[in-house]
Amino acid sequence: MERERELAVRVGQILVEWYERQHRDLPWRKTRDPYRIWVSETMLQQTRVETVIPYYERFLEEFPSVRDLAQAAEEEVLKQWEGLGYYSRAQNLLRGAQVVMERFGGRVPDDPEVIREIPGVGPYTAGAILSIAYGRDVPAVDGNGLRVFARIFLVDEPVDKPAGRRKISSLMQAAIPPGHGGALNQAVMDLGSGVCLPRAPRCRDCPVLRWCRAAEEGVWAEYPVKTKKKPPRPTRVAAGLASWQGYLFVRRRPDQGLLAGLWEFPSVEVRSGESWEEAASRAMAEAGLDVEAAEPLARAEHVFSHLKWDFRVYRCTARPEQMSRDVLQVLSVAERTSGGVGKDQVPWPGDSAAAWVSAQALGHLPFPAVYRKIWPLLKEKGVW
DNA sequence: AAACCGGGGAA
DNA sequence: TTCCCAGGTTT
Repeated sequence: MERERELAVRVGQILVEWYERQHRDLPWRKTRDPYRIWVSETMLQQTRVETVIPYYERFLEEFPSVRDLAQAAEEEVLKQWEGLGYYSRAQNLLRGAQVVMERFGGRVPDDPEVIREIPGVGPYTAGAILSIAYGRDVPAVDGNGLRVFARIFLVDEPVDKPAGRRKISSLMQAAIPPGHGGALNQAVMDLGSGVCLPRAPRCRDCPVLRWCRAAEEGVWAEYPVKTKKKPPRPTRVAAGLASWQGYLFVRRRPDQGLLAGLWEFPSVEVRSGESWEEAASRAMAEAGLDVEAAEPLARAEHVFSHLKWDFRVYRCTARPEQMSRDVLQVLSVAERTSGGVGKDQVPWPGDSAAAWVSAQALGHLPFPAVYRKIWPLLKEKGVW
């Protein structure tokens, strides 16, 4: 145990020297602004560096400070986030900015206990902000840290359980050279994403190869130990697409749950015994439009972390006697929305909003990737 | 403890 | 195809 701590200290020294000698030049490493570090760390949750960079640049151009973000409409924030996934991160970031303005006077807290009160800031993000922006010697344990330290120290506890995570966190804490928490954490990130790779680690380039027990014993492929995860559940999702004089009928998804707050063509999960057309019609009815699904327009598969969508869109046609009444009723709602269409601008019964929008306006709304994926198919069919 | 929550890049 | 990534929240 004591031997292990000494090893951690040595590894920490080497990693910090390695980091300071040749670290990656990333946009969020040009600043120590806690807000910018916070934004970057939130975007980087479950998301690769290369994917995040353009989003990070655009987001900070749009919302340069905590105050700017706190005053933004959720619709704008979600639009900036479109395509990044895990949209609750965007909602939490917005709420977090408001919390920082209202409760902390606009300054991101530098206290480990207090900073965790910000929505969306968990153990990892707290450690990252505190160490990188405020120079505090606390570990930030991410997927890279779990892998790197599990291999160096041959940690046999599953790293996706509390015991294993505590073990890694303790080792990383011990590895921090006093005053260099930020450098150590970022060194581990660089090592994990560029050298100590999950499937094909480049051990010849590793600065701590000498001290790595997994490399020494040739068992790096067995680490980190993880418990089994369930495969995504197959799900049938039917959507209805109604168009009228160049306008398309769209609905805003509820604030909670899957794809929260994003817009869509009304959709529902197909029930057992129900046909695709019946489900698409039901989706439209629940969105407030009494139309019948007719012709199949497009199909796509889309895999989420826990769901596998078989996704089909149907053209919907109103019965003549229904059309004028329903369309006019709904259109009257849309007409009250001048310019932007958002939850706040579109009064609608129930949890979610619905509206007729032009193809042009539709481009300004945040849409899930699976819907954007089928747009070309819809265009071919002459939907608009 | 387990489930929920996206999307894409790499092998 | 398969894996899994700079995780956090809810149940």
